[in-house]
Amino acid sequence: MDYVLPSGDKLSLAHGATGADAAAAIGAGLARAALAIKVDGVTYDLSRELPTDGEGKIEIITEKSGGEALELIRHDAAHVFAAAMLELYPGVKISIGPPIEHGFYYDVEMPAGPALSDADFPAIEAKMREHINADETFLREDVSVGEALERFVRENQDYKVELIEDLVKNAPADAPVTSVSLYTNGPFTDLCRGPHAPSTKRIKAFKLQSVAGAYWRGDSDRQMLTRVYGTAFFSKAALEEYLERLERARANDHRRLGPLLGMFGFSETAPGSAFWFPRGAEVFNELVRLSREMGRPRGYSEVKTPQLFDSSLWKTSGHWDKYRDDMFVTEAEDRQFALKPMNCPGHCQLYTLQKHSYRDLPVRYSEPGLLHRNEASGTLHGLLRVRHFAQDDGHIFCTEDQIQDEVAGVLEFAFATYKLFGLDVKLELSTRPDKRIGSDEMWDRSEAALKNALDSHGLDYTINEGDGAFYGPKIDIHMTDSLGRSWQLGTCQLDYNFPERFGLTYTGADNQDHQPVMIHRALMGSYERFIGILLEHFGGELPVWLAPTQAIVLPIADRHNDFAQSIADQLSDAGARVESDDRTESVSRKIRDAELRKIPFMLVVGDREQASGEVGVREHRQGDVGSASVAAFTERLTGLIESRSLA
RNA sequence: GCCGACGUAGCUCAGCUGGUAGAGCACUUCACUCGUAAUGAAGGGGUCCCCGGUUCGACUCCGGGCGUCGGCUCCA
Repeated sequence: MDYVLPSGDKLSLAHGATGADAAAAIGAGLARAALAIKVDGVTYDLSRELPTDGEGKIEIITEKSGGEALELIRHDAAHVFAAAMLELYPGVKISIGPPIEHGFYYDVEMPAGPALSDADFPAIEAKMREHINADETFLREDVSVGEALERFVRENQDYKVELIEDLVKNAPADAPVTSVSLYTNGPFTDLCRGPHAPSTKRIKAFKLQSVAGAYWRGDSDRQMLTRVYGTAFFSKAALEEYLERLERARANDHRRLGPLLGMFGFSETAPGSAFWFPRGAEVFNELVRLSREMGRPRGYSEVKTPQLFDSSLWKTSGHWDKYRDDMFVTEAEDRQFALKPMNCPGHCQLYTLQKHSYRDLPVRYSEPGLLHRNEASGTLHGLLRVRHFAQDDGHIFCTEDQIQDEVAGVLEFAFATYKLFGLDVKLELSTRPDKRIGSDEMWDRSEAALKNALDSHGLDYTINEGDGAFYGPKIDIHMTDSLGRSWQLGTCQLDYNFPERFGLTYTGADNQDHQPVMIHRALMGSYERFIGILLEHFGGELPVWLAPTQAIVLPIADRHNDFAQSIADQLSDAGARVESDDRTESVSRKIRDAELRKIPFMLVVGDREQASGEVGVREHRQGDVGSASVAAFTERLTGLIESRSLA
């Protein structure tokens, strides 16, 4: 049959030819470099017979193919890891070991005895190296389900047995699963879909990185397995570069930057809750101010609602049933109260305290409310996952006709906000979860409305099945931290449930009561998480308007301290966050300290400046940019602040 | 919450097979008064996370808590 190469050239191969034959037919060098072959977008082992039923577009995968090639050897490395584990820990049960974005993992159940720790890595790596040096061929064979089951039952590999049984059970009726593929390298055989590189020798550099627990099948009600993460590359240099990049990313960790910039800290006396120092609190408030300024012209009015509510409110909202584990509950005078984990029930209650006409709608409430959520201890993570936080929260009460416009308005508001920070975001539509309130019909309507809003704006999004809030579906807005972990920031949730449960009404033009629809929305999400993400995004070099200290005056000698202070005062009066470094230290020292604190502007003042009334301006990372009059510099600084410039 | 690791001065970290602690930076004082990334010297500072246990004696060993870190589950 004729195949087509990426160049467009044709390649004729005999029936039954393999990927290796194809590579050899193209060239001897390529045959040596080949790892796998892609036919019509599907990757095959080199040893497999090429399919003859498609268009026949083929591409040989080599080291140079990038991610796909790395995926192959990382998957190979996972097999080599499992092989090493079986030899070193007899009785270990292996489950799954896929390649992932930057490496691979393998989940195993350790035999009774001491737990696996990273101290065991050197021995495992040594054993893995033996398999790699032995240049073991990956041999694929297709066997019947019965034969495979018999094999894994005999080997006591329960997880493999379960995987095969599920494969059979979940197969569509018109394509029943009767056989599965096994891959063998050296003494080790694994149930695996493939594909793999030709042999273990293609793994040129690898490293085991960490151990963690992971639930079998991601289900917290099932067995906790031991997961080992590792990675593999085509060269030692590439591996080292990757490890160095990880190390550098740590420098942008907000948990390191926050204390360095004098913004916040943590204490064991309040796990999962940040303590904000003055400069950090100012940055925080700057963002609250932003939210207010942007919300006002968009029709939001700020409200204030209580922290602590009687349990009856949470019973009405459904939190008592669906969310209680995450709430801090307390008692007084034989009544049960709970701290609010969300603002919505309070806003609903607020809504009911007044009578509403259709003429008032939409009503848009905002509140940077303080929330408490009793998050599981193991999930806390710096500012990105805390127990005490404030959201840039808002709730819109509107008629059904207004939904499209309101959701569009929320999206516009969100993108206008992110633009200020130059953030790239990822949208997700999260649909009905198992644990929910409300009828399926309500959920159908809500999901359709959100999907419609996204589609009509031509926005890209992925669907996150089952991840909606218990009261409604949501559009979630995600960003990644310095290590590439994804965090949810903004959200826009459509809700028919709370209005019904709280009996919300408005009087229509027909003088009858009608039920409004509610939209829950947060754009930055929580201020805490948003600040954490911003710090990592900017590597601590926040835009001038957000920098905890925007300028620092550096007197050259002690006799310039008063002059320096007067400049700091002038800038401070103009609305900037300024300090004066009057320590008895050398200028070099003051500059070094200010640079390390990533302060955008350093103003050096000595005899010359004192005589001329100027300041010597030094910009963070740029160095000396020449002198300027105090007035000119003040104008420049306040300009940057007021315009919220990204520069 | 679950799995693993870790927890020594404000910070970053040493501390040998159990004999009650040490460095650098920071801080204080003194001298120097300095022109674009660390001036020098002296000094202060620690219930070695907490509670039990073993021991003549525990920072060190054992048990239980708490917290942090990396994951899992969950989530803004």
